[in-house]
Amino acid sequence: MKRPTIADVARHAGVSKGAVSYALNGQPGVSDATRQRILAIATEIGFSPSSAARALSAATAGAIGLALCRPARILGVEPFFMALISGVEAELSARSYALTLQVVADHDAEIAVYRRWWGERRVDGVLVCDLRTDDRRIPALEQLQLPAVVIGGPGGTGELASLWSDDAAALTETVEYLVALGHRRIARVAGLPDLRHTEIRTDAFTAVCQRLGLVDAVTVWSDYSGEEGGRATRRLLSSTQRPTAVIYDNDVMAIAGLSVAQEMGLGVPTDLSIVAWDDSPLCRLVHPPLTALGRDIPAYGAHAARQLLAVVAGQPAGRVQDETARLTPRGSTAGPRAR
Amino acid sequence: MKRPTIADVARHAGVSKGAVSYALNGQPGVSDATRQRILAIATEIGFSPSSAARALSAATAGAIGLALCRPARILGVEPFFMALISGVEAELSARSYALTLQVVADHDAEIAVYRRWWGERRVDGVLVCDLRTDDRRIPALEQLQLPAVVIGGPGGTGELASLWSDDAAALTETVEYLVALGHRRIARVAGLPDLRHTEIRTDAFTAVCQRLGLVDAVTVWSDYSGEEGGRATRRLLSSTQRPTAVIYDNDVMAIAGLSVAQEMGLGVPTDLSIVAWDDSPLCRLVHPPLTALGRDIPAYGAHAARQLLAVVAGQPAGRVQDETARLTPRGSTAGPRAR
DNA sequence: GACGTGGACTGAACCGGATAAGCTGAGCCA
DNA sequence: TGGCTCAGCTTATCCGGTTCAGTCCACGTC
Repeated sequence: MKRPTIADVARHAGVSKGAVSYALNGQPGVSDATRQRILAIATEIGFSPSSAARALSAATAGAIGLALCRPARILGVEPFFMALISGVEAELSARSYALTLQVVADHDAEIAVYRRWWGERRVDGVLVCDLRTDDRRIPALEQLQLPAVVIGGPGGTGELASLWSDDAAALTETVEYLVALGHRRIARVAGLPDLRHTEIRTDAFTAVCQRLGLVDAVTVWSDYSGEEGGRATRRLLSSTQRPTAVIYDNDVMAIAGLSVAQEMGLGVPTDLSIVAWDDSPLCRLVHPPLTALGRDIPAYGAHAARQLLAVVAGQPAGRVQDETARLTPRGSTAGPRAR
Repeated sequence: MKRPTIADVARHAGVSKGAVSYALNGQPGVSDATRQRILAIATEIGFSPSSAARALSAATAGAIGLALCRPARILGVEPFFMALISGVEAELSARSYALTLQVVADHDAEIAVYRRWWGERRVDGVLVCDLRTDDRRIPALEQLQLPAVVIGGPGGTGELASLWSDDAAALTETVEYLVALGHRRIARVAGLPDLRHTEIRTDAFTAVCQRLGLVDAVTVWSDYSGEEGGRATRRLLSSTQRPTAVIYDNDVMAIAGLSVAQEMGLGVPTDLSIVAWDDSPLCRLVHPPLTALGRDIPAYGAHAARQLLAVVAGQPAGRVQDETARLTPRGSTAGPRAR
């Protein structure tokens, strides 16, 4: 089956290639009658323009890139990325853009991928995830002048456009909620320490605990994996002054923490309250269901994609604030047992 | 920052575009000395060939496509796809191929995407997931003559290449294991009924239960989501002759089932044994850790990608059998309590 | 009736590579 | 010395779109 080209459409319609191009792209230069005729013929013979040819002449790839730099082990478990990708995709496919995905080992590899994509003109822009403190990808992208939207912040995004959510506010609200329930010894199992949003959450945690006079507040670091989350929980619960509530930086670690507590004979929420960040369906699967900080991740992805397309179209890079995560109380939080 | 083209390299090297092309692609036609000089200059000025131009003249896109047709809700939770994608990606990027991803609503939309990709020459081939019985995508792809590898089977893949795993054998082994532990009333919570592998597993389940004389064996259908898995479990455990062991078609439903059992006051594994299909880290997170049927999903994806690239290169479409899932016994299975 | 105007369309150049065909000079042999 | 071969290059064409500079013709105007 031969793929129809613009020349085939032109021949059928008895016009030149140029006329077909004008007609299909909604440009002036053809009469309405001719345009309709050309459009009808194009659909009839099943013509869709070669993305390569269009990319070559119009200097636009019709695709945006997403490089993920977490190891497969973690990538697979966390629902966050799949939810994000499905949102990105929904927005892109509505505008006939493709999504090019690449899994990379580290930031050096990721920068190399950006450089290659740029040279190959394979993508019109990129979405940057997992912003770190002093992120080397930012100056690299600025130098390439490759349109980009950083998912993360605020701060540390250089001159690039960014989309961020107020994690500090969400964390503060959570701590205040736990304190209102009567908790005084609150711990936090954080994600990778060099991620920007971990830093933001840590600062907010320190600040609100200080303000509320929670002297026993403690943050331990983990890597978002269940194993590490469980280990961290075991450490916390084995200490003499064990916390009565733990906030986890993702849902997977929270579920691991729940298992550890149950394994150690502690009741949830009677002996320990648990709050998960990232409210995925997983949080509702376990027993008790987890109180969680959630927001619409597919929408987040869609907004990021829309913003990136705007930047690609030449609009100035802005810093957009997305919705703040909301706390959904479920069965894993309650007041601490009087002791 | 201007992107270097092949003409820039040629100018720097003092040769023609053609010579540069020969040198970079390892073709004969240039001396070794000139080739080395051209290669050095190309790396020096950071040249990478425009994917569009290459696609246009070489009639190859340098990308393969993957359309996922599960709703975002399910897609996000199941670790399977992310693991698969990371494996596909590893294989593709090693050969400088890109992965183009698209999330679609249903098979009609998916076929439309294939048709568009084919017309746009955007991908050189596609990976097909979630094979159904009488899958309309198969004849559509055959008609387009778009290179494809179907992940699934055996059977129902038409003339297309396929990669499959012997689910029947894995299920049979699992049932035999449970029977050896002393179970006689075994239930199965299946995934979507029109998926080909669900059908294969169901047939195998029926066959082995008949062979072993398990008259109470029952299969209930679900949709892979935790909600449905939990609901199905609740139904099963509420029946007068409730099963002593349940096999779940994925890990998410198994975890939901575990929660339901615990919620209903049943001990796992004392009152109920649970086996999960798909052994993701989630299975080790919960308490007790789940006995699971697992295999190396990233490797599965990598094999599929390699096979697809072979088909794209013109090799005949084969039906390749991948490794069979292995049962990893953990804390969620034991002999039934004597009653 | 000459002239200007603008809508509708054509022809050709161009994007950046791959590649077939043509050219050139060195080396070899009769 | 002329003719032949062949490595090593250049030139030109093509892929399938977009776009710019024209061409042509109908129409209105003075």
